[in-house]
Amino acid sequence: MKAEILIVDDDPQIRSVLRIALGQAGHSVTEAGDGAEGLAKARSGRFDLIVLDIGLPEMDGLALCRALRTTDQTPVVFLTARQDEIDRVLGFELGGDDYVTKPFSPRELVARIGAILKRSGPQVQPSLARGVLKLDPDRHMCTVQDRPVTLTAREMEILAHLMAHPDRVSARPALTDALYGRNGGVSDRTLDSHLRNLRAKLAQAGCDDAIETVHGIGIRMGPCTA
Amino acid sequence: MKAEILIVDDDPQIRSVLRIALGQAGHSVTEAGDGAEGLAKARSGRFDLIVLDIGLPEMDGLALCRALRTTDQTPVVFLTARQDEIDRVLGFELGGDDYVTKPFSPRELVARIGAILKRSGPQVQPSLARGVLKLDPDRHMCTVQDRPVTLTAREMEILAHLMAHPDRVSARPALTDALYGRNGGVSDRTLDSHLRNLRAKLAQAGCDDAIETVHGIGIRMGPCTA
DNA sequence: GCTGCTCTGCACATCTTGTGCACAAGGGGT
DNA sequence: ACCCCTTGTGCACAAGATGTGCAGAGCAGC
Repeated sequence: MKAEILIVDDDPQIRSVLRIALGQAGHSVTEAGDGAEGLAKARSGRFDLIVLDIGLPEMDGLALCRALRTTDQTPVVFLTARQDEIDRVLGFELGGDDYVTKPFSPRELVARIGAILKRSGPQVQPSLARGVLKLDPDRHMCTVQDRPVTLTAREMEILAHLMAHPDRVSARPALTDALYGRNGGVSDRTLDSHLRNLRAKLAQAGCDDAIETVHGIGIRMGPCTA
Repeated sequence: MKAEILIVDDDPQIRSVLRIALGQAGHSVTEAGDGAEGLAKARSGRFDLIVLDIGLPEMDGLALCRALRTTDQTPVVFLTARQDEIDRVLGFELGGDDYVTKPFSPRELVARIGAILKRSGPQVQPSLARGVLKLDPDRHMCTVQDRPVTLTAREMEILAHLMAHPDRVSARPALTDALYGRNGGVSDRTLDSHLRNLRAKLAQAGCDDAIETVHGIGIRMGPCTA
């Protein structure tokens, strides 16, 4: 069971321990050092599981989870130094899938993560695909009908997010939040610009129905025919 | 999230604590006092989750789980007095879904069980359907005979509200209240306009009996034939 | 200097709401 | 029974509100 895992913790040492332990178990690991960065990466939607420290400065883990859950159901494992039962129960009620207190055994954490991944099912797809359109965020590659399309960083982020939620309409605020964090807002027109460029590139590659707009609601993936 | 839960533990006191805690959470509880009885009941296959003590006399919990896993994938939560990490990792590798050490907090255990049930349970989709008509507010999609019908935001709101109360006549004031808030009143004619557009779109898609009006009373769903 | 990101302002498209009127349904009077 | 009146409903059209697409220019990083 190989998975993409996001670690959100402000302590580099803990991140290091987790990266090594999870890496040895065959998982790919991405790190974030604070809540805003974590939320932005989490919202890209390409992770199979998120390890989340509750005791983050600024945006704490519970708040991050609450924000994430408005648009996403990625499994979350909470990590904390606190022993409080209240926090635990609260964590679960916010949609957490497990709760581990520091100090923890790396092997046990890996085992717990394995149990959750097993449960959350084989819906694990390392690279995203829909119709003639394929996208591999790790390799920074996008193809239409197996022919490469060069995308900029932002364009890829946007497309990855849309493809991670294929049959869901993403509201514009949710999309900008996903890209820039909840209050690192950019103008709506900016998103339009990127969408325009994206559509143009995909259309030139032969796919002109990849990105649909639902008036008054948001953006969603289309059928992606040739 | 209501579930059938089997508790296997030789300590009547622990069984009692669990029965009460899980019962208060809305679950149905069945008990078994030893491994043989537990395995027999577990194999009946009617449980959504099994709480399993590792320290059972005769057949211990790990052996029981191993035996069960040959035929069954019911989620298992291990319960134990031992602190050994080895046991924990072994428990997960045998297919356990969580591992809780005594003494444990009943509330936390209930929360953990809730988290597992949420993952393993049949993913209920909030999609509404009636006759040939289907509507999925999340995807913002509506189909008649599996062919898509494009609706505007308001139209979808109205249809969703009607389909949420299929066999009830919704009074016009109740409908406008639901859409605009109790005193954010709009004209009755406005609702008419939307209903008219809705009926037209659905009729063109082949369903001309979806929305019925009961003179002097209000609006209700029709049979939705083709 | 080049590339990509972001913002601004405007044009355009779509949706929402309101209006006036025609039509239908039911109730009470004759 | 009949007719007329009241009330409720359907419809076409128009104006207003909102959302979206687009081109161009400033800015920052490599």
